[in-house]
Amino acid sequence: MGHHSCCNQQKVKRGLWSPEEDEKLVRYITTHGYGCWSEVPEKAGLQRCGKSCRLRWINYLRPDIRRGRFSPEEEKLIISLHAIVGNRWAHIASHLPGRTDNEIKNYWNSWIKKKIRKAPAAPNVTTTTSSTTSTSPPNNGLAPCSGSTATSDVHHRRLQHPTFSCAPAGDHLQLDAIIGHHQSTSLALPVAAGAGQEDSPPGMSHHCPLFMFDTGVVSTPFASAAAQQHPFIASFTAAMAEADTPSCYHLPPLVDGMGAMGMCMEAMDDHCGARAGMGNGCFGDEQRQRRRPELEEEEGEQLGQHEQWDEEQLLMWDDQEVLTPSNMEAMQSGAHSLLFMGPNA
DNA sequence: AATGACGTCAACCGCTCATCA
DNA sequence: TTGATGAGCGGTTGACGTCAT
Repeated sequence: MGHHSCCNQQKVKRGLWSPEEDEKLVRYITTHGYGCWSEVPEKAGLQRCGKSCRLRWINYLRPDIRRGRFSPEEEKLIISLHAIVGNRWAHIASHLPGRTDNEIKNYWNSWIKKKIRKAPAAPNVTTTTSSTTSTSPPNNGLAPCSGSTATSDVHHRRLQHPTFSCAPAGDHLQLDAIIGHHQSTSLALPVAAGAGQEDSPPGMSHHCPLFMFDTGVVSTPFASAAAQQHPFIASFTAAMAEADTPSCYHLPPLVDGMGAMGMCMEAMDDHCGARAGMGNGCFGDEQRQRRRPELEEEEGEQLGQHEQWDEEQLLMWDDQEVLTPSNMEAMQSGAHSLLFMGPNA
């Protein structure tokens, strides 16, 4: 096991950090900032490599870090986001202010262990995504599962979906693809028969969240196409169309630089080989244009204002839930985005 | 009380990406 | 264009605490 180039120096200490080391690092960074991490240890008087300093600061010493157990809302969010973006812990962490990717990763891994232990005789759950044995719950085939060694292709590691193609898609394709995939593959979580609802992730049914979309885009052709294929979306879009609902972009983007529809976009994006951009025609520019700058600023403020995301901002659905006047009203208020939990077959 | 199984979490490792000369 | 370097990310490991036997 070799060390990093930054750790090749002699006398580089490893292992747990002492309180004295923590103090040195905190003192240095609070007065000088970190700038170049490779220079931090020397300037701070630490016998550590820069990488180790960075990790210690980010995962433990940062002043805005939140410690302690995850709240149920945070758990829900982690699970939902994981179903959408896969093992992109840093990305998930960016939606949970004060939480680190490491913390979320650890939480997830222990949660997975529990699930596996609880369901030793789980039915054979396969998707067409990967032939590798998976220890993660199926993410609707949208993201590869952990447990295997790192692949060389980071793009495919991020989101793999057999149904998404590189074809220059119209607005329909992305959701068509998801729905098509949903209809053709098993989405059941690997819980043992008769294990009961309590084995589902908090706040979820036995089916993973399928997609997330913004309540302001229901009138797009894409949504219309989706509505033809799914009764829930049909009722939802119809109701929203009647309500003349304003756009709302109050959730942080699920995918960098994108609105709440981003999951679909990124999947397309990955397969189109164009990273973090929609300019390739995979998805219409319409939604992007609707994303007004002032609303983006508002998002930023919200992230700062809220210690955690709560259900006042994130509406979660599953198709056993009906569209009631109250949740309809919540969406019409423009302060929500909708996370649709995949249909229970 | 001793011991082993298990859970948690901090830290490390190897890799990729971005940047710059 | 290419190679070097640093930053960042995800996977994995190992130490330590807790609990059950």
